[in-house]
Amino acid sequence: MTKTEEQANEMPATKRKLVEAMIRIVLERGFASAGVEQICAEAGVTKGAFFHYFKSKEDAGRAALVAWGALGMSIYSPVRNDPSQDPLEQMDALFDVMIGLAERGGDPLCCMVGMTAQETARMSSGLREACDAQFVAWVELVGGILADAKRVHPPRVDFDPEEVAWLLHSVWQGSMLIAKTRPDSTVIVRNLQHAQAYMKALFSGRLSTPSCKVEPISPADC
Amino acid sequence: MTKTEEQANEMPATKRKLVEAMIRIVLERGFASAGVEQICAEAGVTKGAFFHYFKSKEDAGRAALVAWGALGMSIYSPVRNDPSQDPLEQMDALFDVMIGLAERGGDPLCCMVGMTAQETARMSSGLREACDAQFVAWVELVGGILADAKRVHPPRVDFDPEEVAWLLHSVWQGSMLIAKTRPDSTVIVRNLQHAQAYMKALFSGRLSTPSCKVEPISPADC
Amino acid sequence: MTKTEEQANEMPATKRKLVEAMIRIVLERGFASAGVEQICAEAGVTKGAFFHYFKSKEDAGRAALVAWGALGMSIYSPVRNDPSQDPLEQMDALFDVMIGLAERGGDPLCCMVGMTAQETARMSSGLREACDAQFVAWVELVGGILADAKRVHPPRVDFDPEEVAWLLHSVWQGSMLIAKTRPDSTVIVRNLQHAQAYMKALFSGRLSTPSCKVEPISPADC
Amino acid sequence: MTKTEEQANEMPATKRKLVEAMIRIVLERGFASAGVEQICAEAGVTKGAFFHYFKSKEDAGRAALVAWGALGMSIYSPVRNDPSQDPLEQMDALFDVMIGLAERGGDPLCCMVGMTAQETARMSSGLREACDAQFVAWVELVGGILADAKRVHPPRVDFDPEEVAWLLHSVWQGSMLIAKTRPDSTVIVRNLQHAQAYMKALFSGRLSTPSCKVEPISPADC
DNA sequence: ACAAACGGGACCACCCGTTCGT
DNA sequence: ACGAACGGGTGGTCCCGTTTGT
Repeated sequence: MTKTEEQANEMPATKRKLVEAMIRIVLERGFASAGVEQICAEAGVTKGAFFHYFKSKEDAGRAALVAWGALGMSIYSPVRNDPSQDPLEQMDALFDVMIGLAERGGDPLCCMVGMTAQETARMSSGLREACDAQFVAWVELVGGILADAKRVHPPRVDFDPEEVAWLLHSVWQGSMLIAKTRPDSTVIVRNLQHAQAYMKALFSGRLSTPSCKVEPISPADC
Repeated sequence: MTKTEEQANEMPATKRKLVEAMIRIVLERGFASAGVEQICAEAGVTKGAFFHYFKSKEDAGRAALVAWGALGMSIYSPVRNDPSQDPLEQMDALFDVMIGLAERGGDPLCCMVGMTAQETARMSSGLREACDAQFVAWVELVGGILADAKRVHPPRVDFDPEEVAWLLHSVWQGSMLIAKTRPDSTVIVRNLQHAQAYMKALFSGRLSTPSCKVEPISPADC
Repeated sequence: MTKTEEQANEMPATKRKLVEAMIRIVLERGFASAGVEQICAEAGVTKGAFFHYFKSKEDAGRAALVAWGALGMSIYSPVRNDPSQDPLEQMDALFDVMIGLAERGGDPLCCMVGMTAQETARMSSGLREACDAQFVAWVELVGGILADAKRVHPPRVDFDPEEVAWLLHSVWQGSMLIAKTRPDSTVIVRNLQHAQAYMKALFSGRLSTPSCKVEPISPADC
Repeated sequence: MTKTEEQANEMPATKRKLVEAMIRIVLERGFASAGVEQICAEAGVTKGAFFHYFKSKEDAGRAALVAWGALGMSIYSPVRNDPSQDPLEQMDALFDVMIGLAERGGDPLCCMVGMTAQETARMSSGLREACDAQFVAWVELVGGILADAKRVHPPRVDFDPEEVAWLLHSVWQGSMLIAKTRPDSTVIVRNLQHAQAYMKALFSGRLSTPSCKVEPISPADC
């Protein structure tokens, strides 16, 4: 159990309710339009509690970003947990997870970090850095897998693992952004498949058709 | 000259000043935090004028999105204007334009449509649709080039032009999003180069190393 | 044709449309909540026209009160037009007219003068006096009939015709006021029947049961 | 002590100051023209306090109507408190109270409920119902006395007590309305005397001259 | 640890009236 | 005679944060 998760678990119930409520409201209305009072109502507490645990709305936003990131890590990081696995299969598992999230019904998938970054990056260095930290965490996870993969499967086209991880995260964030305006929100899945195809092509040197979902790497391929 | 551009040019000076001021403020602070009063101050007019031309802040936002889109089109669409050109070269030109924008100094590049979409898509159907329309316009432009390119250069890997255009736009938007939090904002350029490499690989079937900038497809190249 | 009616007829079309629109909006929303712009929209003109004909909203309100009064007179005064008639029958005819108005379907009956008086009497002497003038006009009409009636039918209980006319007008206004809040708006009719019974009792000295509608005075009756 | 009165007494000081200030301002300027800021200034508190206690101006208006009604009841209802009294004498006491209010100096007497009903009945169902509730309370009080009176003094002319109570309230409201525009505001008193005479005539069958104030019913009287 | 009262300042929207043009 | 542009002020609402009291 990491430090961050411990923090999350150690949170008093009221504080956790506030953080979770803030995440819901920010996902729905954006950071600026998420009123403190509304967050408290959603959490079922009063402002007294809010300003007891957080010195400002921005402070609460930072805590919510950390909690959101921890939630994300609890979803993404299991793909790395089986060290016997081929790192490329770990990447496939990661794409499966992301596609699975995207195919869930309901409102189009979206990310609190991406939203908060867009809204507040230029106004609040605190929130900007909190967002960046979450981006970096994702990129380090994925960059690590890719670095491992490079060692196991020497790629045909050389690439910087971290750079590609940033690319993948950009596709991920950009897809969620665009899905928010689209009547059919299948863009995310299709974009992820293209990204997956690209990643595989980095290793194999050849591009397989991306539209056939979850195409495993075949021996001849690399 | 399209209808939209004409409208923009026909705008009374005060209205245009308001739209331009709104774009600046929204880019800086986001939609919700962009106060009407502040917009008016930036434009050098009074609130009376604002509510003479727009029935609400949202209405002004829609107008600003259209103006922003027109501005974008005036930058992007020239790449299509030389019909003698190879569509793949038009794509190269497009990437050059985007990379050029990204390499400009100052604040990291960002897009009013992407910002407004993130903030308001779930709260205001009017703004969501206005954003979507701008996304669609970009995708139609690029999708058109890609469709032409498919006719001229039968691709090794079949793809749907519009689908790839959405991918490219997602990379574009996602890169700008992530650049907002990054100390070094070179992510955009690198991501665009990867995207360009992917697109070329769709035609050639092979992946060239993406880091060599604006490298045209040639067999000897890698 | 009286002076006032002539004025109304001589009004330019635009001015008349404005006055009529103002009456409708004031009846619906009250004087303060009736926006000049809304009145213009209802009339199908712009503010330029409004402030061409009226120097202020209050000025327009005065004109609307005069027009409303003229409209009322065109409804009430015909009951006096047949000089051969017994004044008490004229009174009956007047009650018939009022009950007829009250029994009309749709929104509960209401009077622009009463509304404007309530809202503005303490704030604007101009509007207060304009309202008072309309009240006085009604009272003079009815007071005149009652004075005639006294001459023809010496009453058992002496009374001041004008005083009783004020009473009747108060019942009329008060009934319309109360009807505005009531789910069933039959109060007006019942109150008018009581008022009518009272008036007849002034002449006969005895009270007939008021609930039998429009019961003419007949010797056997009391 | 009823529930409502208790509520009024339990009000925190700030809230009560706001309600009382609102009553004063609404009586002076009407509901729409009574600004929240002005009400706060009159109460000596800030808008923060206002919107802490009331979710909207309309909500405050409803509270003010209830408080006004409670005030009225504290004036009217004592006339019923002596159960040994003849109900007709209770009615006389009621008329005395009303006439006493009307004869008070200063601005012409007026009623917040009547004013608010006129202005807002068509626009706000919440306020309409709050006004209606106050009308109904008055009518139930007076209707109760009249019903008792019918039992004790079988009337010559049968009548529905509640119906007559509505008539009396209409006279009361209509008189206050008309008094607002009149230079001499003695209308109210004269109208009340007529109303009192009518009520007595319902019991006695004969009409006494109404102008002699507070004339008790006595057999020899007519 | 939390709740309620409260402060004061912003928010967007709309107001009435003026100006200038045609 | 009328319309569009615009001015500046005020409208009600809601904001974030502080204080005070359990």
